[in-house]
Amino acid sequence: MPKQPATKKCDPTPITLQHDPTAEEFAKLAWGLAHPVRVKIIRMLIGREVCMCGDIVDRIPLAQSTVSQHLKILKECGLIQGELEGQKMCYGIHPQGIKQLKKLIAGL
Amino acid sequence: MPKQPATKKCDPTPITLQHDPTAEEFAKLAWGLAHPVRVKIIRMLIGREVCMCGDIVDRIPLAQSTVSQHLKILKECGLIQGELEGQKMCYGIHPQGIKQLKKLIAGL
DNA sequence: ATCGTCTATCGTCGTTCGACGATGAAAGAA
DNA sequence: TTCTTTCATCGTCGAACGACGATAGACGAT
Repeated sequence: MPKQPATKKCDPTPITLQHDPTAEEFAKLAWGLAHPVRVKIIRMLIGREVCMCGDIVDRIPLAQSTVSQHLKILKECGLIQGELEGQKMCYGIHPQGIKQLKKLIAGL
Repeated sequence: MPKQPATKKCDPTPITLQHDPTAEEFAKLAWGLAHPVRVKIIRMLIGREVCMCGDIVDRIPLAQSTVSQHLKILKECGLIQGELEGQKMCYGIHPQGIKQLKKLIAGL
């Protein structure tokens, strides 16, 4: 997640809101897709190609720990969700997050 | 721009394309909006609130060099374009970039 | 109880981001 | 010419990213 703007500079009450929750949320969601691997993961999940974490790891030529990290980021962004399916982790799209992202982009 | 996945690991021909130009492009565009300040700038430009670089700088409580850097990133992502208007820089949306981003997001 | 599988997390390392001040280049004004 | 304005770029610095291997925890199978 990109850290917030850090308004250190003395801000002379600029015209725009300096704490724009919409911009923050927007950036957070966009951040989830700001890496090719995460784009691939999202598309996999949307296509329902896969679900189990292992399947994702198998299809991405990166270390398991790295993939797990990307999954964590996607979860934090609210784009995916995961639940324990037996002993394996089953990931899927977080519909609200995707919907919100589409809404924000479409509203540009 | 997030650097590409760096497929160092010996990739045993995974199922997914390891060089997915669409994912790269998608990530590049999303990266432009992965920071609250850049979201604000884009929205300013779309709303035609401003155009001149100075106007943008005035509305963002950050140093001029920092704003200029964000503008550079947005230009590199293909989301905005800038042309010299007299002695001032006039920024505006890059319609194709925005269109492409909307298309990719909508196609999720 | 022991082994193997499946994930998440930790620690590390190099690179990039994001912020700043300072400087530089270009063009109009004095 | 000499300021002043406007914007981009440079150099720096701390923090976060992105990658990895190693490890730990949970569970089923043997």
